[in-house]
Amino acid sequence: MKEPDAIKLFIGQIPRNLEEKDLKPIFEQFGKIYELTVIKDKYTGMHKGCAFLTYCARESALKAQSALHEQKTLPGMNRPIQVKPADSEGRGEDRKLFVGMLGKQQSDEDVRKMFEPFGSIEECTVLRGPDGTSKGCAFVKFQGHAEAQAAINTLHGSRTLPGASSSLVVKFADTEKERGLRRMQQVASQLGIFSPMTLNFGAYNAYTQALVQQQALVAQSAYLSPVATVAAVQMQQMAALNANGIIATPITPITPSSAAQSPAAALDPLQQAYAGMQHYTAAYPAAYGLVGQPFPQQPTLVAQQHQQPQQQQQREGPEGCNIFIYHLPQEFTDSEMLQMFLPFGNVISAKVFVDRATNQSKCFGFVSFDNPASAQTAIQAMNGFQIGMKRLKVQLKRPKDANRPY
DNA sequence: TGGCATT
Repeated sequence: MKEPDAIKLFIGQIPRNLEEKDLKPIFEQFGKIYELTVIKDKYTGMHKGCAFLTYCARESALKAQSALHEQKTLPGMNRPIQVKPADSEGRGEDRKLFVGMLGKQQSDEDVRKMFEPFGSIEECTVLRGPDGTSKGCAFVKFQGHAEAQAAINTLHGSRTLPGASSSLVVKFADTEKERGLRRMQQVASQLGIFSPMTLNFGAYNAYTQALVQQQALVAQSAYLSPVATVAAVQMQQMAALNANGIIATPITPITPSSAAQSPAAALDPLQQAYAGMQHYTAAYPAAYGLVGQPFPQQPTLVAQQHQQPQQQQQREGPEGCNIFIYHLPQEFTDSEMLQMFLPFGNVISAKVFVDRATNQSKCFGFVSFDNPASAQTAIQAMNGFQIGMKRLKVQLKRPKDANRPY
């Protein structure tokens, strides 16, 4: 048997008349050979002048490499023999692990202790942000692929660390290629609110199309007044929602004054939406010329879409600014939920909770505003909002340590 | 009733 951390060597510059039996004596002096294969053409069977060699022991491979590589020239060859780890051994990618779902307080040492039982660790680093706080993930590089694989088999999903929200993730780290791809995707996602998946395959395609049109409208109306722009956007949003049957409740035209006079509890959810906006914008009356406008709107929407369209990091808002939304349609994505709550204020983040195993929405999510009034307005307007057969539940997000008795 | 990340 070979050791789990054995190295497969590539042997180059071998005379083509030497077969396995001829090569064996040359290499056996460094240790017991596990496997030695002359590389031959797949179709013609022609000897290609090189071989793969695996010793049972890793140490034998290292000895052979230092004794032979570029050190000796076999008869009939005009270049010295090559003895080095095969390309398949990689430069580390196949023995480097990405570890996710660590607790934020775990140190390099903690992680190392966890992985030590599986083999020799060459490198172990917890990823940290500029301020030194852990990103909750780490890289662990073993000496060999088999050790890394063993760690994955045993540790992945095996436990949930204190402070982590889900079970431990242990997988092979991204290759160079995958990293590039990931970077591209990140850039793409920052170019706009919509992902290609949403546009092409989203279940609410007509709805998302309407939203794209709305974005175009916002761009076109850069020369219009903010009030005209937000009013137009708002009308489009309502039209888009209604046209696609997302709202089962018929839209009842109401005036701001009638909405303001109605008791909120008795209102139809959509009316509540209007009432909520009315309530919110009441705080910004004459300064923006909103009094008497048919669709009063809060003035930050345009600023938000025009000045900071590309930053959408996930951040928790201050206390009282984060809301929990339940009974979302299965197909609802982050961006659709974002659009739904944009009218109520400056949305810092909108996140639909997705099951990692199935990649399916769990039908609930979080929206964070930059101020409590927006959160309250959104709750007032959207709690009980009917979508299909369900009504949204919209509440303030419970603090993380809520319901803990002590 | 989150913040799932790739030096």
